[in-house]
Amino acid sequence: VPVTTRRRPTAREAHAVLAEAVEAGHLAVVLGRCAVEYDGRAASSLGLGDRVVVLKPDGTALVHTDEGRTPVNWQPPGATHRVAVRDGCLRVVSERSSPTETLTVTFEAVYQLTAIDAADPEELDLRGSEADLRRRLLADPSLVEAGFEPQGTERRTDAGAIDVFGRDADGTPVVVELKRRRVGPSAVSQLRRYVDAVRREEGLDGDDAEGDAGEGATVRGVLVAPSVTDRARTLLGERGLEFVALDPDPGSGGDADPTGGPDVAGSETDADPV
Amino acid sequence: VPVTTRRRPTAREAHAVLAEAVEAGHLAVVLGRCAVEYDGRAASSLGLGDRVVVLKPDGTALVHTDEGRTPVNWQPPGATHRVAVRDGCLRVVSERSSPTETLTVTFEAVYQLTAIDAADPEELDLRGSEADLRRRLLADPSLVEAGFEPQGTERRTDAGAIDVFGRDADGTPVVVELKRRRVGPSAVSQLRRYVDAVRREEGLDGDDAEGDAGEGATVRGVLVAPSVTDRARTLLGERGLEFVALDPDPGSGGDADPTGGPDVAGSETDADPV
DNA sequence: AGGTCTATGTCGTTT
DNA sequence: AAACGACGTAGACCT
Repeated sequence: VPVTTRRRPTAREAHAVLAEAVEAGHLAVVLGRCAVEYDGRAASSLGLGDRVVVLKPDGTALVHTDEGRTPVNWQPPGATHRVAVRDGCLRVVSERSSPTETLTVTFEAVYQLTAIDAADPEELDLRGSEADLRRRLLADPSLVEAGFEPQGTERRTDAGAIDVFGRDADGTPVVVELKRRRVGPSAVSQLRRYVDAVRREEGLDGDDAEGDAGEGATVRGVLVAPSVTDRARTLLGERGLEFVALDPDPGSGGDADPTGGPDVAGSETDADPV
Repeated sequence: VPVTTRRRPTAREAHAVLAEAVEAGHLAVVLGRCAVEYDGRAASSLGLGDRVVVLKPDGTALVHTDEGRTPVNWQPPGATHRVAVRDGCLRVVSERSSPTETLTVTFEAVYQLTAIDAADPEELDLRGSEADLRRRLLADPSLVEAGFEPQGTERRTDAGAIDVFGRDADGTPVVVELKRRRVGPSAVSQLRRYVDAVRREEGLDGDDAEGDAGEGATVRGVLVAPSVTDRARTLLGERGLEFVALDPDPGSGGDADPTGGPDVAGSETDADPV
């Protein structure tokens, strides 16, 4: 794998090597002292500092300082990199459309410039995602509760797509929302939206989930996640929604409920345990 | 600014330079062919490929392929980098706690290794954020509607903090939720949560926002954003919530509504225009 | 191209 | 440390 490197190149030399790299579809890394301007969805200015600039052949541009996982400025894939010399300084302009955004990096000094024809044929194999949680649940629906029967995934409603839709042992519709990690209020709101939408579509009840949870609710909502915050648990209770502890990774616990059934979070109407 | 570079170093040489850089709190960039393992909140494996690895003095680790803005693997700030030679290969292990996460990068070949003592004293100046939208709105509350009086920001409720809380010309409480960009269903759910919480706290109505929007609603909810999706607009209408078009950037339009007042989205009960 | 949602999200702020 | 929400979120999948 050939690597082209220049130490402390002149602006002209840096321009030549970088322009060639961009043209050839190579990966470029520039170490230097630069200032950055951005204008697009928002706008930003950044004064001079030592930074790492990465230009990728897919149009990605990254400006990294010595701190933070997030680049201080960037351009997502799809941008076009242009290289120029301006007032004796190397300048990189990365532009994209829809939305129109411009990133301008002006180097006061280039410490080092490197270009490489990177080859990366491998795909990342990731475990523990929400998709894994769904697979686990569909493989053993009793993890939700005994008698639960999934009828489909990604069911479309007016309020969005439901992760898993099914029916309980009584034939009552059940909306299941999956989260790979501990959930807060927003997940409860999301579940509530879906349950409301299904109730409306099924033409069942208008809105009886207020207070009298359980018996009157003709559509159930179950949040499946490793755990839940206090506030979210309260919100679940207020809406008559339920929670089941489950982890995307089979080994990591999360199924600590010995009864195996969903808790009606915060509800006192728990007079009829399965 | 001194830069230390090694081209195609041996594993021993790479180890020496990289260990010294990590120890000294320098920024390191490694170009090489490597495989990556990650285990923590999730887990992943990645086969051999040409990549850019960045180690920052704050504990950040980044593994970038030739594609994408997001690193294929990473460690956020706070991790500890360890460098070793294993089976004649350079290996970097980046570990952190809470949560416990481990990133392991094993190099089959190191094309180039660079270390630099980066100095970056500048802060990013960002314009067009939600904070800017709030400032704009507080500077001229009539942008929401004539007679609107803000009474506070970040007001705490059982369901979270309200962006801007105030009262309209009639003295009716108004919950304002700000978004710097076009909003979808989740923003509507969020607003609804806050309005519900204020209604409960004010001890006003239990839940009259179903169907009979407007007249019975003793707490109003207004979503302020540049624009709204169709689905979100429908949801707003169903909940008796309102929308005001406003952009964080004064120049960029968004205040296209000639009437200047909030629309009750999707509502037909608009018989009493201000 | 736009809508909707997940993410090893990350990041800041507050409790 | 946990919780909560914003982010120029990015990225994937679908219409």
